Amino acid sequence: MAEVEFLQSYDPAAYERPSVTVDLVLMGVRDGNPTALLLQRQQHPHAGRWALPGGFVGIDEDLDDAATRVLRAKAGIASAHLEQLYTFGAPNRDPRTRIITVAYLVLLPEPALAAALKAAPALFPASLMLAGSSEEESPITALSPDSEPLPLAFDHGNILALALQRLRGKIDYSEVGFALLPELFTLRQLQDVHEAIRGTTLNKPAFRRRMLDRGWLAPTGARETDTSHRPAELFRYRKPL
Amino acid sequence: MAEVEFLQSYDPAAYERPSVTVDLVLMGVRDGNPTALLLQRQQHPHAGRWALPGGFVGIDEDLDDAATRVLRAKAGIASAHLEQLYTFGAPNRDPRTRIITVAYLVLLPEPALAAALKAAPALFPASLMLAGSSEEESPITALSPDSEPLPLAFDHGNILALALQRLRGKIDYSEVGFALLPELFTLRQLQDVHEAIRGTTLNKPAFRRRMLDRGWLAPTGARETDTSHRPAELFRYRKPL
DNA sequence: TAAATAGTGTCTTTTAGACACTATCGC
DNA sequence: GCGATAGTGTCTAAAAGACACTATTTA
Repeated sequence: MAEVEFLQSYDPAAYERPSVTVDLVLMGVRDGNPTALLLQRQQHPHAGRWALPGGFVGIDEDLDDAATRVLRAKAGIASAHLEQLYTFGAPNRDPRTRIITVAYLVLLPEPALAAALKAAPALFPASLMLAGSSEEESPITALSPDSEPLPLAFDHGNILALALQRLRGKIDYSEVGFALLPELFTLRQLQDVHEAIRGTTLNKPAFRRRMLDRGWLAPTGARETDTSHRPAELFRYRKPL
Repeated sequence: MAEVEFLQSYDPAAYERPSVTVDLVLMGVRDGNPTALLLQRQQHPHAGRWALPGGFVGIDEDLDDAATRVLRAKAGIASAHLEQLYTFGAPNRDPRTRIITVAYLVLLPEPALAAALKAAPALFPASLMLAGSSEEESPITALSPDSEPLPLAFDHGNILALALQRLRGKIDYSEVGFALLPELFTLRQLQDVHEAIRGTTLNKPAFRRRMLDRGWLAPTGARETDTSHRPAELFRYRKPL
C-alpha cells in the first residue's frame, strides 16, 4: 500500500478523472412562495424535464468563479448572494458519464428574479414545496405558475430540497433574508420573506423587536408610495459591527 | 453559444477534467481541546508539513463511499459520524495539477480517537485553536501535544477552520455532540464536550435542563465506577421521536 | 369618516443564567 | 466525618408569543 500511496500522491494523472460541473439554485420569493428558476431540457437525457442551470468547471477556474460565470451566462445576472451548497457525486446521477456537481445557492431579490426571467426567457419560475419528512418518492415538489407539477431532471429534486432546507435553517439567526429583498424594503416585506421561507406565520411585534434589536436595520426616513393606506417606513440592511 | 451549449451537454468528455479527492477532518475532543488527526507529509510538495488524510475518488465510486474507504484505510475506523463539509477547488491549491477536494467531517468519540492513534501510528493528534475573526495569516492554529505549532500543508488550514466552525455552529441545537462521546457517558462528559467545541464554559443547571428536556437522553440507571467521589449516572443517546 | 395597514404597550409564558444548597460516593 | 463531585431548588433576567390598542395614510 505504501507504493500505491506514493503513486497516488506523485502522479494523480494516472487516475481516471470525473467531469465536474456547477449547478445553480436560483432562489427567490414570488407571491409569497419560495421559488426557483429552472430550464426545460431539450436534449437527452431527461429531455422535457426541468433542470437547474449549470455548466462545466474550467480546468483552471475556481469553483466560485465558475458559478459566477454560469450565473451571468444563463441568467444575465452580474452579482448576487452566492454560496456553495453541497457536492453531489453519486456514480450514476448522470447516465452519460461520471459527473460530480458542486451545487450553489443563489439568492435573488424579487426585482432581480423578474429581471432574470425577462433577460433569459428560457428560465421558468417554479414554486417549491418540501415533501413530508418521511421517505417519499420525491423530496420536493416544483409547481409551475398554474400549479402544474414539474418533473425534475437528474437528482435536481434532491438539490432543490437541500437548498430550501439550508435556507430555512439559516434564516432565523442569520442575515440571509436580506439577500431576498431589494435595497429598500419595509418590515412587512421582510416578515413576508421570512414567512415564505419558513412556511409558517410569525408574530408581528416579536418579529419587529427581534429585527430592530439586532441592529441590522437602518431607517431611511422615506416611506412607501402608491399604497392605498398608511405607507410603511423603508429600511435598508446595515451590516453589523 | 447555443452550439457550445449543445456540445457541452452532448459530449462532456471533450472538456479537460480535474482530479477529485476526498480529505477527512478526523475530529474529537482530547484533554478538553478540539483535536484533529493529521499526517506528516513525506513527499513533495509541502514535505514535512501536516495534512489531512485523503485519497482519490474512484471513477465509479460515490463520494461518501470514498470517504468511508479512506477512513478505514488511513485510520482503521470502520464506522463513525461522517458528513460532507465543503468542496475546495481553488485552481492552484495543489501545485502538481488541478485537484478539487471534497472535505468531510468525521466525529470520533475519545475511545475511537485513541484507537485510531494506535491502529495508525502515522496519525498525529493536533489540538485546534481558531484564530481571531479578522484577516490573519492563518485561520487556525494546530498544536502538537507539547504545544508546538504544526505547519499545515496545502489549504488544509482553511479546511480545519471550517470544520471547527461548522461544529460550533451545530453543537448548540443539534445532536452532533453525542457523536463525540462513547455509548455511555455522564452529563458532565457531555458538558465538557460542548464546552471544548464552543470554547466557553456553560451553566451547569441550565445545561442539564436543556439536555434532559429535549428527550435526547436515556438514563441507564448505571453509574460511573473508579471515581474517588460520588459517581455520576450514565446516560445513553436516544434518537428523538 | 371609513377602510386598511403601520406601528406600539403591556401582560403572560418560556427559557436561560446565577448561585446556593443538598446528596452521595470513596476514603 | 472529610473531600470531592453529582445533582437540585429557586430567584432573577431576558426573550418570545398573544392581543388589543393607537396612528396615519388614501379614497
